[in-house]
Amino acid sequence: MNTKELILEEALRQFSQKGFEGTSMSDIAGPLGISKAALYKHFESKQQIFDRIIEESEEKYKDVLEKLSVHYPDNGNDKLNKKDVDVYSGISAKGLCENVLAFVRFSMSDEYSRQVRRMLTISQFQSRELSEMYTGRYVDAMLGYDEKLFEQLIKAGVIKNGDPKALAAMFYAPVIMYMGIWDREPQRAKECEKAIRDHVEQFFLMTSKH
Amino acid sequence: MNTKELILEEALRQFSQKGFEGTSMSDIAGPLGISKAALYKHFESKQQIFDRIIEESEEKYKDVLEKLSVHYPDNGNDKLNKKDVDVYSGISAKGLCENVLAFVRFSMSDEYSRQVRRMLTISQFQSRELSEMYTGRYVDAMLGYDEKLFEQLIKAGVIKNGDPKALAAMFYAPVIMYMGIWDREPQRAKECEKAIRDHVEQFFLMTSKH
DNA sequence: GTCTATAGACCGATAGAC
DNA sequence: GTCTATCGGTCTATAGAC
Repeated sequence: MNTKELILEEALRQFSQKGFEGTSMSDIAGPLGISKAALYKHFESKQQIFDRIIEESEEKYKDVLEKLSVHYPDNGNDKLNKKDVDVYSGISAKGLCENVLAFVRFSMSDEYSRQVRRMLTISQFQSRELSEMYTGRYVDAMLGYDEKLFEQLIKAGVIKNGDPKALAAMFYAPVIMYMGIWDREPQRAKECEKAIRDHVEQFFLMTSKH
Repeated sequence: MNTKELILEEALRQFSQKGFEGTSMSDIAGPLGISKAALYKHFESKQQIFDRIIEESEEKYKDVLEKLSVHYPDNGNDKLNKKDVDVYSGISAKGLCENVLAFVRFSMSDEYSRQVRRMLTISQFQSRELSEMYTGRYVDAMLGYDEKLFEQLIKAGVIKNGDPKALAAMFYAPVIMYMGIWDREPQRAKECEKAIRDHVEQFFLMTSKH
């Protein structure tokens, strides 16, 4: 009864390794122990499987953002919501540091997150829609969130004055850069984790009032 | 006589748009006005065309680094060479800023650089070799260079004390992040260029002694 | 909802004429 | 070094039995 979900799961695994063009319907059906013809009882085409994976990942992504109280650009709300203010108005540098490391550890250990990230990475130039999804999800959403966060922290007098947007880029970009190395070369995981820790520490040394 | 080069040129264009698996020999031969059979008089296989593009890009990359006096990890030399010291010992924040913007403008306007970058981006998980090449070229080489640069600048008293490696990441990572947006969504070029300028400016505000 | 069989297109690569 | 023709294979997708 959950054959459809099993297909999506296997297809994501394949797409994330070999890309859309490099994956055949047999590649997906084989590991599931069914024939490729059976796939067409659940999906109309290979493209539809891919599209459904993208759709589903978008839903799951929004759910996660909702739980983390990260403002999502599409909902038209320009202000941090109540929970954000509560959580971050009294945050310490150390707390934010742990926050980031938790985000990184989840992103890198959760198999689903990794596969979606890999699939989007190798598919990012395939269509305008995918390009914008990649940027929106892995750059704009995080930058926008961090920017508002730093605005708050500056107002609250926790960190020195500065351009919140530039601060957000300086804080977040090294994190995704090291996550990129981590994705490509998992044997460098430890090194990347340490580099991220060092970076966050150095960042707060430079920006905190003390 | 330069048919071989024309093939490499067209193949790179195709591979950078649709990837290795998504590009057929006919896709390459068609725009050149020759039959796909003719391709096999110049290359043994599609894979060999791809490999040759990678090889050639590696040669051109090393040439560019040589000209820019950027130390390349493979040559076993751990120190900045003479020219680097001459160039950077007396560099100003403004000079370095212009240096970075020149690098960005070249990387983003040179069609060959763009195509190679796109091709490597969508092929980065295809083999361990390609993964390491991507990291080596777009992360480690630049970080290593910037790290040594900041070491010098700290010694010279131009910028405040700090961990040179973390500083390099904070300086360079936002640049590639915005270049990533720029590659995916060329209509945001202006915005990205400005963001990079703002970032570099903010960085020197934070690190310079004044 | 699974299978086998197959249509029909396209693939990478080769043969052989010129 | 180019062509046409083609081989042998794989691809997506469908037909039809069970």
